[in-house]
Amino acid sequence: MADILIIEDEENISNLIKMALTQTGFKCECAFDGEQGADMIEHKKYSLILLDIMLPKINGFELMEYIKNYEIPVIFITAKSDTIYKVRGLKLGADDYITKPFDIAELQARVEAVLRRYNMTEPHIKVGDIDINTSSRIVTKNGEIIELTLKEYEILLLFIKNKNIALYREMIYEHVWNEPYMGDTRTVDLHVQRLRKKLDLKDKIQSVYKVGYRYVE
Amino acid sequence: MADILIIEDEENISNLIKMALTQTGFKCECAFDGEQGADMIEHKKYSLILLDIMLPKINGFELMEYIKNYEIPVIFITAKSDTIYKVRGLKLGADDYITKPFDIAELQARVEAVLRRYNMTEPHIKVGDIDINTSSRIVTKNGEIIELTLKEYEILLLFIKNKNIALYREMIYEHVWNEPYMGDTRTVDLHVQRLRKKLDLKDKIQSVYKVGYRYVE
DNA sequence: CGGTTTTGTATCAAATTTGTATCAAAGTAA
DNA sequence: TTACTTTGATACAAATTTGATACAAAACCG
Repeated sequence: MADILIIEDEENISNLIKMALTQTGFKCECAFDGEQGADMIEHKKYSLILLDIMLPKINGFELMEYIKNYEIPVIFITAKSDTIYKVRGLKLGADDYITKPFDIAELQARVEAVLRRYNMTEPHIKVGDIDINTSSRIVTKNGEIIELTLKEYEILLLFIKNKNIALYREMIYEHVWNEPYMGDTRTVDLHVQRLRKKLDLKDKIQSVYKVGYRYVE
Repeated sequence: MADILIIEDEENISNLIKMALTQTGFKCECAFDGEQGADMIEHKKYSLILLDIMLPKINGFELMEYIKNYEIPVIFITAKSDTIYKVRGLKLGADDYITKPFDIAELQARVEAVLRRYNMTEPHIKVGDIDINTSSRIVTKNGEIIELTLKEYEILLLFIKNKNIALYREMIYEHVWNEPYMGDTRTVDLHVQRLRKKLDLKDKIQSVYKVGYRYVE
């Protein structure tokens, strides 16, 4: 089950949240100031962070900037019902916010919603500016959809799963075509060329003389 | 969709609520004092009532006693953030309360939460301008009923439950027909075509070459 | 039963993908 | 450098896949 980090200085609120979420089946840990929070994030991979804005040492917004590097979903906790704070939090990349005093059921619901949203996000593979959504089979480059044929798509996937490894033509062929390689065909080359062209990968897909190809970086 | 009755004497607040909820897809009607509210409740079955406490003629608490007989969920609206009022309201059988000034998104969320709790929300699935009522199996597009055959309906449901996922023909067939896919049939294609035509989904149902189909957005 | 609706096959046209051929360019080894 | 091999680029033809339509079989319904 998901591990949740609660960063909140008011201990009674912190405990309340912990109780509510533990009851729902989440594992919770608490930090009581921004510094401690940052420390804990560094040492353990959490599924979600509940982050108070008014915190000692490092405040929630500052900590948010730091958390962004970890790609962990965040729900802001704020005593201010002031919309400006909410907007600012959401702009910073928070996934939701909740204002004190809050409804326990609501908190539970929001935590679950955010986690669902995150797990639901289709398995994305990101490499540089290329993004492969393996469930929709949509490939984008800088957000723009690039139409790939079946073979191209599968070759791309093979490359990206084997970054920085020189792949033999034989290997590529047998993996993508699912049939033995009878040697001496230019088929693989052609598809690799098309892939390079469509995704502008002249540099990243290197040809390895007499061997095959290699996707670098 | 759910009918909501807003009983609130301040017309600008009333309108704000109405706008917010209409936008979310609810039908709203307004009463401006307790007497009018009671009258409307008597003449129509509402799914939910938003009830202000401070009302002319009959106040919210008194009206609450009356509403109890109708088993309609109630959310209190109160200017007083005073806990005593909240407790009193909830004890009377309100399902939730919200204090003025409130956040529109919060109001929408609470209304939906309460309706969900009461299972008042009919099993609707909405996607774009298409609305599927899974209990009546009625499909509408922009409010207009579209007659779908069984297979079409089930394929549509499959698509909509798997938005943005490329579905293999095999998968579609086995899910809808409940029997193994022996390959090499155009059956699925044909039904998908018919679905596209009836619901004008040429763009949204995309064919994934050599794979199957994908419903986008 | 008879008529209607739904469902599936067949057929053909259009679109897309895939693979071969060809030639130019680049790489390798002696 | 030279001779040779390998790869890049392009064009084009073959093969495959999908869209569209018509029509027959099957199911449905009074």
